[in-house]
Amino acid sequence: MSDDDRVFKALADPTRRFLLDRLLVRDGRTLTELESELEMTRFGVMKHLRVLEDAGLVVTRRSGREKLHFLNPVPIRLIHDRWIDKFTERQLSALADLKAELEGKA
Amino acid sequence: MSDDDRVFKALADPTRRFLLDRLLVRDGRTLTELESELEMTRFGVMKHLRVLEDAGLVVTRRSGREKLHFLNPVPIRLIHDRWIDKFTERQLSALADLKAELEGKA
DNA sequence: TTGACATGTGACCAATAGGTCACCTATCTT
DNA sequence: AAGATAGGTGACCTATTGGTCACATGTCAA
Repeated sequence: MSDDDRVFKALADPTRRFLLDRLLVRDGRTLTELESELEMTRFGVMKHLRVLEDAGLVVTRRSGREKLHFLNPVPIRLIHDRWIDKFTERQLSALADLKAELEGKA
Repeated sequence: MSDDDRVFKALADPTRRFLLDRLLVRDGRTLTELESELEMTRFGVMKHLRVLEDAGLVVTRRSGREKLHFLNPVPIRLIHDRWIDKFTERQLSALADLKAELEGKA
């Protein structure tokens, strides 16, 4: 599986997007803290965090018996730059075309 | 399932991203034409196009016995604006912090 | 009008993903 | 040392997903 694919797949699950959202507010959180905000056992959250880590969206650091989770925005930035931009640009040019068309008719 | 979720899930499959890519180059294509570029039966491609259509990423128009597929960049733009931006901005501010830190040490 | 063409539907199957659990190790605290 | 705390592993189950196929409908062209 490609890196891109891992990132897209990681983003496809709402629980994982929720986790990223929480880490965006404040990162360096532990598994236990993240678990407390979800209606799911610790094991489910662990699996999701693992997927995020494999995709490079989350990086971790051990501190004693705790594992701290940090956000890494780089992969999402790459996806954005080399994939999503193409589509949003297209929309802008479509708007420009529409504008030109309307002005031509006026 | 929320609209956002449909879009994220639709983007999670490489075949579907490939289809969007082809439509980005030139849209208004038929199922048969799109099928010819993939190592998959017509039925598989149909299912993928259906997912893209349900997510609003592709819109279609019938023309005789053909069904033409067009790209709709709006949903991806919305995702971008209200979700991805937050992460890429964070990266930029992290870079700014790093820059400030380096300059402070110099 | 008949045959070829383009698409559609529902059943079906295998693989993957989401989630839980029993059990385990490492670390902290007193 | 011992209980409590934080995290980890592998087996397991179920639902979802990706893909195919038999069959069917609508449309075009000779």
